[in-house]
Amino acid sequence: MTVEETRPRRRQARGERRMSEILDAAAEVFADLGYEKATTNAIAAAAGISPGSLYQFFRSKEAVAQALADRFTAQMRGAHGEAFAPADLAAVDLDEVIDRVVDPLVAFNVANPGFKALFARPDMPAGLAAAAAPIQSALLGRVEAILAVRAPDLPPPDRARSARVLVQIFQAMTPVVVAAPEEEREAEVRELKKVLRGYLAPLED
Amino acid sequence: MTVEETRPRRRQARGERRMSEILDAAAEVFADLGYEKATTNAIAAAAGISPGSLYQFFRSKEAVAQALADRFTAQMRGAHGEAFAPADLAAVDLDEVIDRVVDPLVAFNVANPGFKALFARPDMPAGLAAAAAPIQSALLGRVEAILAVRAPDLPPPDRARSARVLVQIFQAMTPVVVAAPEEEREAEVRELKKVLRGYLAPLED
DNA sequence: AGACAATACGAGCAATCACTTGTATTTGCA
DNA sequence: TGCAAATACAAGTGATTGCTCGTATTGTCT
Repeated sequence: MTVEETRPRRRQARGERRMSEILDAAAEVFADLGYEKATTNAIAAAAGISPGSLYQFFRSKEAVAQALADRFTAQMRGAHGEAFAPADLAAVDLDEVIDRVVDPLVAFNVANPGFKALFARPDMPAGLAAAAAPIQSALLGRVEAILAVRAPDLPPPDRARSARVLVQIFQAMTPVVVAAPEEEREAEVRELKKVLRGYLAPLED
Repeated sequence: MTVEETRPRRRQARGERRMSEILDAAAEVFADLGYEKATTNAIAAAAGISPGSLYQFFRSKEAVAQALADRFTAQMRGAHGEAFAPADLAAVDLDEVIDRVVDPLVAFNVANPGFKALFARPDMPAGLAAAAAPIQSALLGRVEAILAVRAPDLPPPDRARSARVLVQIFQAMTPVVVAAPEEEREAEVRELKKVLRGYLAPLED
């Protein structure tokens, strides 16, 4: 196993643009077909380049997905910032809390349909799941923090479990919300919120 | 396209046994790897036969999955019968209703881990999804019927939507329940029921 | 201008996989 | 018992796909 020193390329203007185009194309193709069924040749074609060119920028199909995951992660941070913006969580109405958290996260998923397609499918390589882990655990931590304020009497183990359940509900219902036609979407979001509130309300004193 | 008349085989003692063995093996392999990654050769090997022999009984990989789906459907009917056994739904406690419906369905999914692996994954051919449709719509219909009794004031369109949400919650949380270690399972089921009750309670008057 | 690296191409390689084929063995039945 | 169908085998086929290779073009620096 030779340790190949991959020193960074020099001319990056065209290259960086290409990489971004490739990721755009990959997001589309992955969203349409899922990770496994998306062929690297299809991604290259969607990006308007040859298969060989794709491999000038990414070492493998998995590397493309990995880079795309990183890009999603970065964008996701923005949505998280909005969703969990500082607020006096203890004082405000439960419905208000749910709105503030759910709305930005839903908006992100609607705006980035490729996101769930990449991360929510069971057919991606193990390494990719690791890329999603930071997002997942960040989300969990934030929800736990909210629970700690809103349901202070809940023992920490129960709190962790409840946070998991809440995140799970959200992630399970998101695909339906995203797939729903524009005019149905709000109603679906309302149902999602009803579920969350129904589970949360009894946890608060 | 020649209409090939596939007249039924004659000697079915050994054959039927083999088919059943193949389906057993397929259930295992599909559960482990998912539909796409499960190779027909692996299924044949797991059944202890040659690839050629597999194709003596099933025309294609999809046909194997189809037959397995049919077998699951038949078994599922039993679980449904238990879950939706006639009872004076109006009189009984909400928690009791949830227990009666959820417990047999959970038991079925725990006993047949291959079931969800086949039907809940997004990577199976379209034709297979059709095989799951009857189960799905039967389940939906039953839940709607319960809602009609327990929440008579709910307008039918809302009722349909609520049934969909309930089924979705169940299906989303089932994999976690199934994957949970034996000693954690009951706790996970309790959470599932909490979610369902939290959503259902406000629907009743 | 000359030179070198980055970018681009697309034919094609090697591996995988669903499925076939030719043949051998077993079984039910006359 | 003998025959035809059912069952069994495993090497092999064609199609697909991730990725490479040899080469040509474009851009940047001196």
